[in-house]
Amino acid sequence: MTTPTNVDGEPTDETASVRERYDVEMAVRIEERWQSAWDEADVYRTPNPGDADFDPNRPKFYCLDMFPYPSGAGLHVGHPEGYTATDILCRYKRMRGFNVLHPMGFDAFGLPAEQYAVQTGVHPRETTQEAMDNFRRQLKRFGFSYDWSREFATIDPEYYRWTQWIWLRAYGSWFDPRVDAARPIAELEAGLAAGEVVPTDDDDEPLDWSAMDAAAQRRYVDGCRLAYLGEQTVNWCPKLGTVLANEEVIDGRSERGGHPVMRKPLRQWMFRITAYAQRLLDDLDLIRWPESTRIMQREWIGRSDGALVRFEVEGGSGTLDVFTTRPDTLFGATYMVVAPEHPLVDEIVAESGADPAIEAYVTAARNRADVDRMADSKDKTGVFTGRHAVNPATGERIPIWTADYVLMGYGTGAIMAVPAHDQRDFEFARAFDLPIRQVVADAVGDAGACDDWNEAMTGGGVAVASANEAVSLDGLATDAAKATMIDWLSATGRGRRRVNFKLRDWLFSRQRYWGEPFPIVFDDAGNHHPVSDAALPVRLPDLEDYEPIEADEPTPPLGKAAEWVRTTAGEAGVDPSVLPPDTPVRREINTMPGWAGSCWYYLRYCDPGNDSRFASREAERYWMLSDRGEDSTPTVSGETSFDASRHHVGGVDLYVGGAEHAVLHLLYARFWHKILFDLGEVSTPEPVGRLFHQGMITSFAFKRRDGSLVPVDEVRETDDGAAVEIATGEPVERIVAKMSKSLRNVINPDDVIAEYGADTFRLYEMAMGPLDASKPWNTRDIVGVHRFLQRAWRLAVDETTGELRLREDADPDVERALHRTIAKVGDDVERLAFNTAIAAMIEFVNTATGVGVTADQLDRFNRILGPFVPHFAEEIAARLHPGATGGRSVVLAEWPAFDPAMLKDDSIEVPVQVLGKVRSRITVPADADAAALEAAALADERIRELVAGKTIRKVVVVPGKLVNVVAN
RNA sequence: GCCGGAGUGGCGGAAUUGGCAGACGCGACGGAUUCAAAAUCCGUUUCCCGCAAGGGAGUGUGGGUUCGAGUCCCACCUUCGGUACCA
Repeated sequence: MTTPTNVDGEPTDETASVRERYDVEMAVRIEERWQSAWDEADVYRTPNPGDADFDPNRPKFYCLDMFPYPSGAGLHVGHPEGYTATDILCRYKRMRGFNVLHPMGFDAFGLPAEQYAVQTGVHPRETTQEAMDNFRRQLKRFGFSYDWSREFATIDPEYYRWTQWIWLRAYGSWFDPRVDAARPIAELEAGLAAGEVVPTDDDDEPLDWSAMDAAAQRRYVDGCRLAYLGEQTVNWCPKLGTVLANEEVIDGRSERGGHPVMRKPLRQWMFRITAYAQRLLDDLDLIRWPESTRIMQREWIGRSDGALVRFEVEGGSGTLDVFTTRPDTLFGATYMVVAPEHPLVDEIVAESGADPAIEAYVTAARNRADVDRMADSKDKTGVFTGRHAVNPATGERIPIWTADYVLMGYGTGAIMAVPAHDQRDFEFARAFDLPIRQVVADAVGDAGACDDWNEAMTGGGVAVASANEAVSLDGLATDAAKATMIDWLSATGRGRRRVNFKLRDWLFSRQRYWGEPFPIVFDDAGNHHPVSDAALPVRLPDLEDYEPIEADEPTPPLGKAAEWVRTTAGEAGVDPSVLPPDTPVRREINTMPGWAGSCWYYLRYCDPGNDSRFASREAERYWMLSDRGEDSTPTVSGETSFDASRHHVGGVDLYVGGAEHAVLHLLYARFWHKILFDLGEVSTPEPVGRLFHQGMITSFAFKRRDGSLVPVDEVRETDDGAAVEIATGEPVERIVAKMSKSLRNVINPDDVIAEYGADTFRLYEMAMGPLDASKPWNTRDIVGVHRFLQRAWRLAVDETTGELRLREDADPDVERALHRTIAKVGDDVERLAFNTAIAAMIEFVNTATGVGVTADQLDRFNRILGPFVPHFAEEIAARLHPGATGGRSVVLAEWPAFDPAMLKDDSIEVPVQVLGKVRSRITVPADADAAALEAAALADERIRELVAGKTIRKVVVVPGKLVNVVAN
């Protein structure tokens, strides 16, 4: 193919003459040589504060890659994209004198590994270990400058010990709204006992603490924990044998595997992430993250401002609360709807004489898989419950319906329906012939008949027909009408202002084997007790039968470890002050979800060997706390010794990974971090100060005329660039698609390295285009960057002798070009624009080719090349400084300086436009002022011809850039 | 539907702040070298008209602002992500 190879058989003069050529054999030899040399010299080990070789005078830079989930398939080309980018930046930062923390490890608990193990019948411990070994081998082959001494996997007991420890901190804390932060649960108990904290019920009504018995008090405190046991309707996936978080369910199917998911009430460990909703929202403004990701998190948290309105229900149960963002439309509420799961519905169904149609509808709605519920979301269904409520504004009797377009999980699970001003209510009212009453108009007196409307009027306007004896909204603009209505509701006890969030508490239990055990046990009364910190980790028992139990009832596989489950408080490590050691207990048999380990791994890297804390305070503080420059001072939530005027809110200086984690992982990690911050365990309110998403690497595929896709190996590309399907001879169109097995367009990194070497691979992925853009892999283009390395090699090395080819005296043009290149590459690396940095280096080599460079010039150029192609540059460095020890390594070198004066030319060529079109060019001194430029432009012969006989209206001069003559 | 990103030569892409559109690479074409080929080096390569000098058009489409728009504004089309009855 395009790879240069030596001729087989008898060596000829020709083959001998290119023995020192940079081809794949040479690349591989160089790469292996330097990788083992770096390994031996341990050059990438990063000292921590306190280490003998730690230099506290250097600034720090913590650069993190999203650690991989080691699948059996090995690394795909998307992994090294982000990893190469951070590697270049880290190498650059080291050369600029930073202490750089750049770690790597593995996220190894979780469903995919376990599913794979179940399929193959090999224990997940083994498959995971194998996959990690393979990933590590592949990663090392790229020559990334990770400090491998910091490597760990989330399945290491010494790691998940601290995952459990952090969970215990959440278990042992509550969220105090008075300080808007987490506090130890002991402070809640003390506050309750002293009467400083008043307990409240579900409706925020105060309770009498002293009147509660011990069990009730315990229940109350347990209900306040940040990690708590909650009865929830969960997503149960019988096929996977586990419950799933809402985020893991897509269109009613499991994200992994696409299996159907059912709704089922279950008692499970939850995280009170909702307590942090506002802070998670607010602090998004303080971090340098992609706007798209911050928007997605904002939408996920989903704050909406409105009111809680209380409706009297006729007969029986008293009241029905609804949440609405449009309290100004209360006069237009002509009916109510409750979710099929709403308690009021249960009550009605239980009554004798209830319409059997109600129960039929509710049963059907509840059992309906979410898939179906989505599918016909267009058609509204529902049934009248037979009950009525009273509209508190109009005093009218309005019917209460139940319908599945109202969701139990949001707000109160009940709504007031205002069909004139809400599209969903409008459609429902039309379907069931319910009254529609307009209460908002474009202008006063503008109200017309809404009978002939095709859709609801959902925007703002002026309130109309909205008055009773006590309050009138008529004539008020929507915002004012909302405020007036809320005031009236509050004053009369009919409602109040209310902020509601879409975000729900995080379901944290899984009925699977391959995850972290919870450090908690239950006594015979069913009360839970924590395992003491000193007894951690609670090790995952080594089950031989780890298969999930496919059943309609959740049955965690850990239940099979009977001896492990049934134990005593003392055996389990419960503190004797909590439970006497001989108390029989059973362990929690659910495990934590795959997200757990990735919620805090960036903290462990700060000090991965520490066995007395998740990381020493000193190490955590050094790597996570960043001084800010002259930036504006942000406000920071929570109670803290953190100094917002001095420090950035985020710890990790740069975190690079795919946008697919924009919400889940990145929101969970922020939440855990904030708990730890509130408890004084970490130094910053946010885990990550700057986030960057690398784009997806796609591939080419082909499309038939009918739109169907054709695998790449069933297509032949013709010389004129067209493509035909081999089987039919029909022309097909080349398109960009995700890499997939079915299209057979998946690129294996090992193959590419075997053909070109790791340096070429690295360089190609960085040259493809902007780091954050999705871009297609084009095998044909790789040769371009490989040829660049060959030219660069040839610039430095004589291919026949292997001797360096160096000039004695520097060529001034080459010297100037070198300064420009150093400046441009440094600038581009800082802003992660590696593609243009590479273009600049190619230009330099093209400029210098045929002219030659001095040893000093080669040395400087080689140093800017180093971060991109470290093996290549190390080889050149070694040849430039033969016999030199360590100190001349390109890894440890300083980034070369440039002289700003060398970036400017003495004279420049400036385009001259007439009416915005370039008509001529003039050569002027670089510092020519506007007057000189104008004079030179107007003196230009071609310009004089063109403006002859015309009036010069204006001359626009941009010094150094252009001249535009406006003449007509 | 809603939110966000992107549409530039045959292809990947460049143009950092409103100032020379197409850097750099691939491919293609031509030349040098070679017995020949590979490799390498040099050159051409947005499109149209023209022998040339030169002229015209041109950054998804249509409008606008400006001396000047790939870049800013309005409307729309295509495409890729995200999201989906959230009251």
